Amino acid sequence: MDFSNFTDGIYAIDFEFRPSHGREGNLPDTVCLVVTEVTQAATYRYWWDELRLMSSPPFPIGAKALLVTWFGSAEMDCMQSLRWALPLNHLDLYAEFRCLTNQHHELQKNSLIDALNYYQLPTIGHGHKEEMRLLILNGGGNTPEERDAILDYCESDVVATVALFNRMRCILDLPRALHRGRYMKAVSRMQHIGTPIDLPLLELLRSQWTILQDQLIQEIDQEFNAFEGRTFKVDKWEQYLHKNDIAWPRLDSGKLDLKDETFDLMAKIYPAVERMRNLRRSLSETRVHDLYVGEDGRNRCLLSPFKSKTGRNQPSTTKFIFGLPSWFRALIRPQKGWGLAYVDWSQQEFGIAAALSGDEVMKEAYHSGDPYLAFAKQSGAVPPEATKQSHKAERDQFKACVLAVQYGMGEDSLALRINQPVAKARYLLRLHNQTYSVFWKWSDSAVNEAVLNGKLWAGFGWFMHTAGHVNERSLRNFPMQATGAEILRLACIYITEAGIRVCAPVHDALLIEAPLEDLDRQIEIAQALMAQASRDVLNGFELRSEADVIRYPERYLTDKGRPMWERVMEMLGRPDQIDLSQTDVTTCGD
DNA sequence: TCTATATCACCC
DNA sequence: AAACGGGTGATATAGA
Repeated sequence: MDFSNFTDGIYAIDFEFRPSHGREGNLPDTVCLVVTEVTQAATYRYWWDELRLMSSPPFPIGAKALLVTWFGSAEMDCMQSLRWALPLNHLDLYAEFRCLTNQHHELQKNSLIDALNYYQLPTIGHGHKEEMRLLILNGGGNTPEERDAILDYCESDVVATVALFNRMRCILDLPRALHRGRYMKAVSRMQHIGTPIDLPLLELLRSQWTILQDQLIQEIDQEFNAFEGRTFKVDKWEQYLHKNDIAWPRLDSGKLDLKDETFDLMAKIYPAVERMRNLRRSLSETRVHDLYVGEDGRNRCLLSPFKSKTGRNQPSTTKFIFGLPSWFRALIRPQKGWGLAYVDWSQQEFGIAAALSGDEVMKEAYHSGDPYLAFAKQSGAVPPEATKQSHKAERDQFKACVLAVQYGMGEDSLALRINQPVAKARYLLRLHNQTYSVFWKWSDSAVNEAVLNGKLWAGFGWFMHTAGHVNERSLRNFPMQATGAEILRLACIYITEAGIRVCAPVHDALLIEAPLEDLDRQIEIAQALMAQASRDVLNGFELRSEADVIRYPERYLTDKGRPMWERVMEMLGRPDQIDLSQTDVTTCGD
C-alpha cells in the first residue's frame, strides 16, 4: 500500500472553532476551514456562514481519498457538529509524530510547532499562535480584518501540516498509520457523544458545595482548630499535636508526614485523629466546578489520545467525569428511556502478560476465571478444592502479589501493602517466580531489548525510546500496559463503527449507551467486539469482560462510591437520590 | 507576588 | 538513591 492509491486526492485540512455559547462541554461552533490538496497545493478557504450551508465536506472522503490532519479528532468534532460524514481514510500526523518520538530525549512536548521544529521546518511563533487562539475563543472574526487574520492563521496551520506531511511521508508505516488515524476517528465519535450527567443535581451540588464544606469543617474542626477558613494549616495541626503530646511521623525533610496512610496509622493509637482524617478526605474530593458538562447534560472533553508513553488516552482528571473521585460517578445517569453499560476487561494485564509471554501456566490461571485463586493453587499454597470463600485471606494476598508483580513492586512494599512480615512477601514473590517462570524470562527479555536496542516495542508499531536511563519497572510494565492500550483502541474502532454509541473509554473499559429496548443486545455486541479486539492483538488469546448495567432511572453508583454519595445527598437534603442505584453484572468470554 | 518544587489525592 | 507501572491536578511552602 502506498500513497498512489489515493487517486481522488490527499487533502490536508484545519478548522478553527470554539465551544458553542462559550461553554466547555458543548459541541464546537466552527469558525472557519482551510483545505489544501497536498500535491497540487490548491488551497480553499471557507468561513462559517458558508460551512453551515454545506451538507457534506468540500473535499472527498471516500475510499480513494486521504484526509491528512494534525490532531484530527478536533477536525472531525467540527465535521460532526456540521453533520458531515467522516472520512474513510485518515492519516493523523500528531499520532504518527507521537509514535515516532515517544520518549525521545530531545523532545518534551508534542505540539505542531514542536514537530515542525524537530524536522527543522519553518513555524509561526508561539506568541502569534496564542494571540490568534484567544481572538477566536473570545468571539473574534466580526470585522473583515479579523476574519482575514483568522483565515490566514488557519491557512498557515494547513501549510505547516502539508510541509510536515511531505517531510514525514517517506518514513511512515502507512497501514499502521491509517489504523491510528481510524482510532482518531473513533475518538472523535466518543468525544461527540460524551457521557450523560444528571445536570440539575450537579448544579445543586455546585451551588451548595462551599456551604457543605464549611458546615463539615465547622462541626469537626472545633475539636482540633487546625483549619483557617477552608484550608488545613500544617502549623496549627502541629500545635494540636504538641498540646496533646502526640509524636507524629515526619518526612526526611523534617516536615510532618500528612499522608492519609499516616493519619490511618495514627488513628489506631489516637482515635480522635480518625475524625480529622475523614474530614481531610472529604475535602480533598471536591472538584465540582471544573467538570466539562454541556447544556445538554453531556460530559465532553478532550480525550488526549496517545498522550501517555504507553499510548493510553490521558484526559484531564478534573474535566473528565471518570477522572474524579469514584463517588462522582453517581452523577452519571442515562437519559429517559435509555440505559448505560460500563464494560471492562477482567484482569486485563494478567491476561495480556500470559498471552504475550506464552506462559502456559499463566494462561491456564487466566482461563480458570479467577487468576488470583488459581495462582495460589498452582503454587501449592492452597488445596485444589479451595474457593474464594474458603480461602479469602490467601486469595487476597496472592491477588496483591499478582498486582505487585505487574507494577514491579519489591518485597518491602508488598509486605506493607498486605500488612505481613517481609518474609511473607518474599515468599509470595518467589512463588510467582517459580510458578510463572516463562513469564519472568519474557519480562527479562523486555529489559534486555530496551537496553541493547535503545527501543522497546509493543506491537502495532507503538514503541518508546529507551536510550539513557529508564526505570527497570517501567520497562517490565510497558509491554503489558501498551498492549492494553492497543486492545482498547481496536475495540473503540470496532464498536463505534458498529454504530454503537460509546460515551467514553476508561483504559480497560468502555461506557456505552443504548435505548432500553436495545441495551442487552448492544452490550452483547460490544462484549463480542471487545473479545474480538483482544484476539486480534493477542494472536487468538481472548480476554473476558464484565458489564455494569444502569437502566433509567438508575444512576451509576458503585459500592466504593456509595458511602460518600449518601453522605453528600443527606447534606443536600436529597435522600431521595440515594436508592436509585442498582447495577447488575453480566460476563462474557470463555 | 510570582514561580518552582515537593507532596499528596485521585483514576486505571 | 530508591525500590509501585501509567497519568492529572491541587496545594503548601520556599525562594527569587
